[in-house]
Amino acid sequence: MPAETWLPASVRAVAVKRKFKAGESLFRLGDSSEGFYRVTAGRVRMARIDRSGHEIILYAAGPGDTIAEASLYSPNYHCDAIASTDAEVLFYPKRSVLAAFAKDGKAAQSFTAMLARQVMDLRTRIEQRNIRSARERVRHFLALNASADGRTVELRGTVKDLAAQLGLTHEALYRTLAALARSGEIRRDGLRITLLRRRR
Amino acid sequence: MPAETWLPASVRAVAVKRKFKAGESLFRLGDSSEGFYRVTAGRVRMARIDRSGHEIILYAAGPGDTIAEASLYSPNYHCDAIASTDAEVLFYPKRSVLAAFAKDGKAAQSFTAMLARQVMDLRTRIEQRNIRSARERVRHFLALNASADGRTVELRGTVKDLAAQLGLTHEALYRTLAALARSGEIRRDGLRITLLRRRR
DNA sequence: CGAGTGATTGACTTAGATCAATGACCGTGG
DNA sequence: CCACGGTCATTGATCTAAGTCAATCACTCG
Repeated sequence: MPAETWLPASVRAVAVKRKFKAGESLFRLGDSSEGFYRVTAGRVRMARIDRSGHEIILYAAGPGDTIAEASLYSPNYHCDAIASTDAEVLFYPKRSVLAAFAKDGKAAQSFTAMLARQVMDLRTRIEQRNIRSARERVRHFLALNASADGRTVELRGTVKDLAAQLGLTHEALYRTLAALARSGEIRRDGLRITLLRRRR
Repeated sequence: MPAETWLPASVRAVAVKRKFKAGESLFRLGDSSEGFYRVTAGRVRMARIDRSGHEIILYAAGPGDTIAEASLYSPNYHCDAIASTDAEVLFYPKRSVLAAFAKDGKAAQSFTAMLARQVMDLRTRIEQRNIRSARERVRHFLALNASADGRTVELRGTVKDLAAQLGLTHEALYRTLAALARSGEIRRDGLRITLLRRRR
């Protein structure tokens, strides 16, 4: 969930703002890759069309998400990127980015470090999804996102967003949270959750 | 699912083989980071202990998986790595790896590229998990893993492995596969699945 | 002042998890 | 060569947690 800190300044400097209307494509499978993007508003989906003409979604990106980083090292895009809603993105031209990397080893390194951290993060997201029980899933999330003292979790974004991240319906999440509160395991004050004792 | 092609030769050259018995730790949270690992046999879990003493798993790695890549850019490890079974790993000393990167720009670049690809892959894995229906999930997988001609999928590993990857119980997967076959959507010959017509 | 969205809770249904059992294969140790 | 233990493949029966549908209330934004 990191943010602007991701991209080194020298790379951020070369960004170009672009806008797309819902349905427009940022690029298509096979297009020669011009660079990667960062979504600043709206939604962009990465997808491919299978043999029977059905679209299969590879990734649905929202504000803050970066897409097509791998295109930096590939001559063309490997899927379509289509604005699902009106969207605004920052475009990072491959040329300039690679030049920045070549010029500034630190920049390249911090880009790599960012990717490594992201891999970690994604892996634990998947690990989280391996937990079947909604309650345990929420516990996993809370334990992982507890502040330094391990007693509170500050939710960023809406509860619905969190539900999506956890792979639960928002109703299920509300209920689970309510149940945890009822059983005295947590206390909720809006977006701040306080962890109390733990079961067993 | 990539493999040996991941690591550039100059990096692979500095690997050291190590063995751990079930329960032993490769490193602990806070240890100064010496490098990253690649599991060649057995299972290694990355975990943290929460305030109530419960272990929370960040990632369960198996043969072929790489762990702690991010440690290359951090002075110490951010979680524990513990062998869940007797395990064999390749250890890539940070020093040597970074030296190899400095010496050989191509190596650094291909490491970065590998991470970028992995990020992509993990994202679509999560996207897959966002699909609730087992049947649709399997369809998503099949569509994504169809060979060039889009007609066949060759499973690597056991069906159970696939079930784990898809976040389904193996029973559920067997049933779903059987149902798809029954409805004429696919044909199964052991590990080879042939896609036939598509519904709707 | 509606319209649109988040937060929340209730009622109902079902897909998938669980528990179980069976047969086919190994590998291996005697 | 064979019996035994272990794992995968597969299918049946059952049960429940979580999804789905629905309604309410509180806000916020032009």
